[in-house]
Amino acid sequence: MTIHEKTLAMQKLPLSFYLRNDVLKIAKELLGKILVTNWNNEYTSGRIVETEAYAGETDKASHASKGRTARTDVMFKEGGRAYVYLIYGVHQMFNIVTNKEGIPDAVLIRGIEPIEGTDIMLRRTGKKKLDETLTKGPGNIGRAFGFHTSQCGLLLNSDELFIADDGFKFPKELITTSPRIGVDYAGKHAELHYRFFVKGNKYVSGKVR
DNA sequence: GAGTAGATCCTCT
DNA sequence: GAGGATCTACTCA
Repeated sequence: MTIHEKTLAMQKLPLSFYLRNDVLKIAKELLGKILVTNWNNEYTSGRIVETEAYAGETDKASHASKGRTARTDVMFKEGGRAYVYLIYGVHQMFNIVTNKEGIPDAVLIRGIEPIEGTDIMLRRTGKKKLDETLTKGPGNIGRAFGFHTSQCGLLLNSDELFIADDGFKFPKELITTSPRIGVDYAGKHAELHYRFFVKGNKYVSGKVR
């Protein structure tokens, strides 16, 4: 069995996975899961090694703290959807909406270890060689996996976009938390340990704290 | 090796 | 009209 056949045979996470009300738990459980995009039959996959949780309207670091607007509307919808937005006019950021309708929880995917379709990722990013910068950091993931704001609102159980579980788990002692990156403006909320990552993994972004 | 500017556009005030 | 859940390249050392 090739790797490709294996990942095709993997279990998609059911939508019920995203509908639970504990976004921190979901963010942590996503570590080790496999993100798959399959736009126009260009199959790319990678293992998630870094996430950040954004918890509800009260979270000052979250876009949803400004209320339900045209942009944040999808965060308020039922979980299991993609929230893709443009930042700094340059980067497409991919988030997973969680929780039930009316509660704007989301998980930002910040670090991924590529598994399949690295040739496609290299073409999309314009990089020459395969190294950790390919899918390190949310902006790079957006490019490598071909995300675009037009994909905002897509359900995560389609054949174009889903997250799979192949049974792999990182050892518990390697799972670490830290404050979130790039949200210093959020005051007290910037100090919360809502970031989850795999210690020592080279696809984890940001500085070691 | 460290620090900083520029890219570039959508959303909300 | 300002600024952002970022990255890269370029400067200076």
